[in-house]
Amino acid sequence: MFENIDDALKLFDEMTQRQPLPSVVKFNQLLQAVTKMKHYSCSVEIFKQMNVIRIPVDVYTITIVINSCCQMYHTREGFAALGNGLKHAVLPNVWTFSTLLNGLILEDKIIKAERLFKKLIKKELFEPDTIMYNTMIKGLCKFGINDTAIALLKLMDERGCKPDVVTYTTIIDSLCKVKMVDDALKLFKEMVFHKYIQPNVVTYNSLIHGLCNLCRWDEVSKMLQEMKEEKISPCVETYNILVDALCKEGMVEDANGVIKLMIQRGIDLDIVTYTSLIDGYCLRGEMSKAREVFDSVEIHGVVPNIITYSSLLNGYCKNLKIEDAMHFFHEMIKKDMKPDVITYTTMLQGLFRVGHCKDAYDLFNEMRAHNEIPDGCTYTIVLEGLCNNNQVEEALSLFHLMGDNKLNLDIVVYTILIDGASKSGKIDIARILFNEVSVKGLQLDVWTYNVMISGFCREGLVGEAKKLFYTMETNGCPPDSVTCNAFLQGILKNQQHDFVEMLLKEVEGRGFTLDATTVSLLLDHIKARSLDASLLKLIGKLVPKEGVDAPCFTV
DNA sequence: TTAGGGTTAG
Repeated sequence: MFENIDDALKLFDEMTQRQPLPSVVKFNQLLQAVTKMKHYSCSVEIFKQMNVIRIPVDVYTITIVINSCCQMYHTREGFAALGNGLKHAVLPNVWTFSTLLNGLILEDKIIKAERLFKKLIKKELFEPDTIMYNTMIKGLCKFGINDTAIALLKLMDERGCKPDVVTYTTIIDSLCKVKMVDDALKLFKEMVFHKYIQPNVVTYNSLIHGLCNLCRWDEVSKMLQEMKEEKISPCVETYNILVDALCKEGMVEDANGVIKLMIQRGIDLDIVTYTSLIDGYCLRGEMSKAREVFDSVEIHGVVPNIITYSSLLNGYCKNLKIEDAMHFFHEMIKKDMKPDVITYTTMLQGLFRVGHCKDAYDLFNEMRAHNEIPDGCTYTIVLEGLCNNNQVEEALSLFHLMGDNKLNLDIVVYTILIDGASKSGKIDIARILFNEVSVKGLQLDVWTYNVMISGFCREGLVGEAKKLFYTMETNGCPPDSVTCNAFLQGILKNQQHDFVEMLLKEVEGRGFTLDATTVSLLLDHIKARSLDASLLKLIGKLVPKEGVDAPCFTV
């Protein structure tokens, strides 16, 4: 409708001068056009101006403005607009409240959304329609409350409000995101065969994404075939899901094959396509290829965003090219992109990896100065970075400085500190932290045990390690392959050969395998005759066999 | 003659 926002504002000015004034519909159309251009604050300004010069508004006007407020995460202002409408005798309807409900959900105010939804049902002002139910279901799904979402799906059906493809797709997608793809497929079948609702490309995208995440490639192929039979064309999102899945599996050539298909079929690559590809090359350590793609993005008329930059930074950091990472970090700032928590965390990890602790710590402070609040991941990386760079004391003091917040109650954080303390010879501190875990009401996990057992073995405290090993099962945390390998290595290094055979049988009984380090250590001890050669037969059985399932599908 | 909901990348 408009080339740019100025044209819209010019038209608004002109409309306000006309005698007689254009109808409210004309103003609503203008307001909606501005909103569709995502100039939400402009839309709100126009509405305020309309009020000042007393241009009449109706429920459409109010709903459009509420939507603008909600899209800016200012739902409170949306409610104010609702009040403003009431003052002018504009009665809200199911559209108005769906919009407000959506706003609350955008801001993660699920309790408030639920309360509003229940109030609306109770007051019986109007019966919620499919879209209002869908909005509420989306909110529940966003918080992983899938059971209630499914219950609401059943309820709406009972109350005579027909669910549609969006209702089902919302829940299917949510189930796929928590890897419950089989439940999602069940719901998909219910939708198609019992409710006779046709799936669309979005439904397929959600399922394909879920299947890709579980590496269920055969079923991905089947879904793509099914789409073809149903004459549902894959869209850019469908291709992007495949490109990303292939890149994450390291199959960048195949991802490029999909991209070639996209171009053949006239599908425009977008920034998501390029970002996945960059990430794929980074993952394989092919940084010059990643860089090549990055440089080509703008040539193709696509603008890199903060995620694209973060992917590239992550690639440079993981491949220990911190200078390059720094260069692009500064470049993105120069281009007026504000690094977010993930960007900072990526850089911090890179700096710690190459041992630039001071730079890392400065950046950590810089991030807080820019009001980017470190999350659990950031703290984990900083603590781990300090521990790995022989600064366990600093890590411990930061940990205590964090106080008794959620992070201090994170088993991952504890495990890092226990590992750090024991690796720097502070086994007593490690032991104290280990005991603190249960006191704080946290559940010890297998990784924590593994770290502590390795720590004890490193200090020659095989007795303590053994005691811990045998309490794992009863504490509801049975040893895994890593525990057994770590413990075996500890036993061998401490020349406690009597346990070796028993432990190998344990490995066999639990269906685990030996890792390369353990095998070579075992062989060394057999060569040195400190272990009996008769163990070789058992060891041979415990060496892992190769076998991979690679994706292969035709789009 | 105008308003609300579901899918992809760090």
